[in-house]
Amino acid sequence: MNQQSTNSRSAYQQAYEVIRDRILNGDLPGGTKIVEEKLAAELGISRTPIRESLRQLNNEGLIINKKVVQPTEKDLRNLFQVRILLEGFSAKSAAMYLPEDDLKTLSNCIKIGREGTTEEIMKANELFHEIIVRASGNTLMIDTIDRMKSIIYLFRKTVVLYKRPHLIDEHEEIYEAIKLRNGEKAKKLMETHLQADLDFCLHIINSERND
Amino acid sequence: MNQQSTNSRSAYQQAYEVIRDRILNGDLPGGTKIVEEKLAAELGISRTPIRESLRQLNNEGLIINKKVVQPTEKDLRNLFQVRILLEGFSAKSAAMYLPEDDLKTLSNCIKIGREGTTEEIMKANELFHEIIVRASGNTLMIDTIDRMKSIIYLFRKTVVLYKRPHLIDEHEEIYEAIKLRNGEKAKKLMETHLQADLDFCLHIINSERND
DNA sequence: AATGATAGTTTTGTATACAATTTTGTCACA
DNA sequence: TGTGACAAAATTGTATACAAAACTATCATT
Repeated sequence: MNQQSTNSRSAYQQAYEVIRDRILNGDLPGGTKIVEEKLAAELGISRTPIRESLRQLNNEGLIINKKVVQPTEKDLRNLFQVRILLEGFSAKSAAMYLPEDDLKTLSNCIKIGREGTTEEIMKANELFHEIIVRASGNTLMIDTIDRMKSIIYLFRKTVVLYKRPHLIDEHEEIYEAIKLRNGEKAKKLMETHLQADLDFCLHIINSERND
Repeated sequence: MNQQSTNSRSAYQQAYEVIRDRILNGDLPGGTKIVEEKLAAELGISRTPIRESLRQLNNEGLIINKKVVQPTEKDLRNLFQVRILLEGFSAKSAAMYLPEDDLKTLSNCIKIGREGTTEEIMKANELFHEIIVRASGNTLMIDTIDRMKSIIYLFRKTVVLYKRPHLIDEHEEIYEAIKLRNGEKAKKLMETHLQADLDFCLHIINSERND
């Protein structure tokens, strides 16, 4: 159908994207043994590009020991701990440096969060965080958080984070603090916001466990 | 000579280690074009394992666009910014949780820092930070810092950080704060310590620039 | 001298073959 | 029933060949 999606990019890149998506959407669930030849046959390419894509996925932590990763509760805590540090700092930076345009966009994200469809809300919430992280002006920080997104996504699939009560209210508070250029407050609010996200995640996971 | 170093590990792993070391010790200086076949010939193996090792080095940021990375001053600042956040947190954790044995080891690092040979001092200083980072109990944090070490090393080569005045005194202050279980103080001291490291690095780099 | 077309060269991407290793299954024996 | 030895099968690691692409150099034309 779409030439772009099957032909133009290199086989390695295609393989990387397909396998990554399969892991993220649960098509390849956690713990699944990864077999090069099997994937090669499925994607209709040879093992060589498959191997390279697997090495990449290894580096990003989506594959460990030839198995699809199965992040634990501890992993989730660790991840949010790092996020709290990096995004807390970013929120402070945003209060100091975020240009007016981006403020507008933040405000719009909140609006969509209140009025949009499920799909739109998820996108807007992600964008909200992304804008703030970019305000850090630190590419290493941006990349580090990017790298963690896959694992977060893996949890979010089951948790449906966008439905958490007060989530948008908290975004709005953060936005207000940034708008008032109150860095310390923005940082604190971001920290509690992420902590609440984590607690919500953990709560859902643990209640699911007793089914 | 040493069978272990040439035979037992896989060709891919050998290649990874050799190329990585060559970059770190300046044998492959920043900006060098990386050519697969050339490396394969030099290491006496085929291109296949070379390619995989290069993908790995790409992921770690030591190779960018088939060239050896040449980190900028901005990169250095970014890196230390992240370190300050993560190691500051780690120092606080260490004050809360570090067991007595590790405290002893920290103290010993300081002793070596005062009395050891250059080589020993460098090792001891690295160990000092490593013990504290491990005290975070957060494997993601540990890995993230690990990943940054190569680039730091790349700078340290020219900067000879171990000779910075007060470095060991600052370590000692941090150690004392941890020993007294004063988390906030340990965190603050670690932050200023790393900031001083960064400033020293930048100073050296900029004075070298005017040669 | 500047441009740009084109042949030649280098380098990368992919497929394939085979060797080495790991895993799996089977069966004899205690 | 359990265990461990071994063969068979599956999987991974590495080398090699060739095709595709990116890069260089040369030279004709303006």
